[in-house]
Amino acid sequence: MPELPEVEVVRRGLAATLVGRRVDAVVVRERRLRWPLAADFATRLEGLRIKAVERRSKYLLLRMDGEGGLTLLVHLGMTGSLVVHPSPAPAQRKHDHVDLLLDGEDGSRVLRYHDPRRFGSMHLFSGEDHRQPLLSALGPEPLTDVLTGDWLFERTRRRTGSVKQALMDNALVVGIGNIYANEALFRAGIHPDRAANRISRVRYGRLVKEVRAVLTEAIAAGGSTLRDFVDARGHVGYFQLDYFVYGRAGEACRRCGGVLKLTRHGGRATVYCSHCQR
DNA sequence: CCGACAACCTGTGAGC
DNA sequence: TGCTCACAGGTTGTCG
Repeated sequence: MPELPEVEVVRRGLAATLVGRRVDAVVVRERRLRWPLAADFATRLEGLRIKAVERRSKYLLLRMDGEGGLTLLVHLGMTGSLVVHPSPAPAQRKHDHVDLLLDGEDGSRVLRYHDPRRFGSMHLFSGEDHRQPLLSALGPEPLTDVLTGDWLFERTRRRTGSVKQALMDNALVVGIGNIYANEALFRAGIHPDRAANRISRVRYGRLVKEVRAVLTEAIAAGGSTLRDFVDARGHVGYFQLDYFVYGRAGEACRRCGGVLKLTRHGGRATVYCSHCQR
């Protein structure tokens, strides 16, 4: 479950309950994730204490204590979830691939990784983040000051592809998946097919503003909406946000009443209003 | 360098 | 009820 707001909601839940706990044991039931789980995955983690839970793009980073400065890097893919259960954990379901058994003064816990499609991943690494191959090529975070309209404008001067594809390119800016790309473009009044190098500096400023707004609102709503989104306490997602376009092809535009259109960009569904978006 | 597309998997919902 | 098919949040790798 995927987009940045969902991952941020999970991060907050995990940080509140996991920091300070020690990994007593690791149970691996299925190593075949997006990349096979390393052979020494369990033994490297056991005995370490969780120092912090951070996020970079849609990756969660569990910082571990100890001289190695180990980090557990987790990506939830499309259908992954990380849920903290009381110990002993409830009966296993299909696709419960990894358990971290954690101690704690208020009782032990089980951090369980569940992922039907196995598009998610778990890696252990030490050293600086930018030396980790999965993190090294990532663009700036959309909710920091690094991302500005100027930043996007200057880096898209030679991009003839669509602005929607550019928005979803993690080397340009991270964390904007299909849902929020659709929404931000609508709110900024920009047609998703428009070439990235044919958008003015001013309009990129507007786009960045709307990207921030839609992501912030989704975080505040508790991680939006995805059908199978589950937060760190196992609460299921709710459909709290009303989308302007995502999932509404063929329905009426909330702004002008026209019929929303459906196309594809890179195999992903794009919904837009040809009247409100130019 | 850029962009389109397939691939990685399973589950779900629509349609017949 | 049961079958088949299209599609779903992300990311990587390949090919033109």
